[in-house]
Amino acid sequence: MAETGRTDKYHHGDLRQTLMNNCLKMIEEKGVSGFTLREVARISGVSPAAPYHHFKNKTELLAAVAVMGFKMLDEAQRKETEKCDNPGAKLKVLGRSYVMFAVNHKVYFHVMFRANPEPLWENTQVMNAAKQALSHLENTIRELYPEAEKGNGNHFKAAVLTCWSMVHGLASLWVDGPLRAAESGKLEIEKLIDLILGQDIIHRGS
Amino acid sequence: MAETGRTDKYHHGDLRQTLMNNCLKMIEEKGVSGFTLREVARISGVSPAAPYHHFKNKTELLAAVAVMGFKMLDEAQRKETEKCDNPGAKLKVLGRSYVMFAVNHKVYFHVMFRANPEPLWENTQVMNAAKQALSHLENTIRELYPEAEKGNGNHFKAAVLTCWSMVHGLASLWVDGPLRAAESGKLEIEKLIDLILGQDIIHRGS
DNA sequence: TGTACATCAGTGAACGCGCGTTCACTGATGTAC
DNA sequence: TGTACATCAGTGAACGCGCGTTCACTGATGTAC
Repeated sequence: MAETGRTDKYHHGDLRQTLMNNCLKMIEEKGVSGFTLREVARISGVSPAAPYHHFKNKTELLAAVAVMGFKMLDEAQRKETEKCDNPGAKLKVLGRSYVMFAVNHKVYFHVMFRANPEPLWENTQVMNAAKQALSHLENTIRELYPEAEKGNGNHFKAAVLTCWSMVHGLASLWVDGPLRAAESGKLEIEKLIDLILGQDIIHRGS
Repeated sequence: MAETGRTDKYHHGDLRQTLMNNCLKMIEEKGVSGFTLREVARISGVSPAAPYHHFKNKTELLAAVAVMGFKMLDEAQRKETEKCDNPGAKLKVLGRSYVMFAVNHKVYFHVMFRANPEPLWENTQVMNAAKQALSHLENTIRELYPEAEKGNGNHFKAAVLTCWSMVHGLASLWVDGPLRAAESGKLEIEKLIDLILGQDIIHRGS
């Protein structure tokens, strides 16, 4: 009669989210290529077939994680720039927040940009979330150099791409190891960011 | 008696190199995580056990490919800059050749910087080859701004890292897809490089 | 308030599969005398 | 020029393993009347 204390439940409650979290944990430990659906299910305390009620297949789980990551990045970019009125300051804050996202969420960054064999960008949900997250940079550069978009727009593209390459490169070098290996502990990543963003990347302006 | 025409040989002749080439081919088709030793052996026309006479295990094959890649990059950087006398021109040539290496040798770039779960940089041969390939940038910046290394050397590091992040970021965005997906066909990568390197990245100099 | 029923979200066994690595082996090659 | 022998670089079968996915199923939950 007294059923109190029974915490095991047939229905999990939030299996979808649990699977995503454990997917991240597993990739953190074994890399994207070491990630298996079966083990994620196992860790989540559920049978190998259960995930299929929430994701069409293994790839869809990864795609969901990528979407989540882009949403987090979008949110960070939005939140941290909303207090800036000056678009120049905004640009630096965006760069900083991009790199810090990668540093603080290594695994998300990996799934967002590195999933195999081809990245997940062909999935339209991932694509849209990515575009949304990257729109902050474009808008800020538009604010900063309204005239850059005139003509063939190449100046605008160059500016966007320069900034994006810069922060993406720094983030990649950190996340993938070479920078951590080379600079290990000598300079913290935050200092590196300051060093790099301290230089005016785009300085022709007009 | 007439044994002419017998091309099948018990001894392969250059199995080590063949395995590396087919490893690249396979990764090109299926991504790093889709690469298997058994299939590489199969493609190479050899039994599953044969590769073990040339590589200690699967990881060592990948490491050998990475070393090869860094040597190729090193060679490209050396060759293409040796005609420059002006260190400013040298810097741009280095950047261009770094990105073009990634574009023309996508798979090498992947193995060099992205192998799972952690990259191969802990392998000392890989590490040394990488250092050698990256020394061109450091040397050129030293030539360009001899005074940057004074003090705590942070200016020097900032300059190196800025350049490296830039080209590595551009290369990554192209190789990993987002840039190809976003800009597909509109601008060729060579034009992108010109656009970006057209901006003086480091301009405080003195 | 009760009940019938549809739907949701699990189970567990099974499928076919290919993997990395090891083993004892053997054919081919190179070398010393 | 022959020959004995060590070494190199293959073979092929086997090991134990875990994978992604499917299947028929069933317990739990929500809803209409």
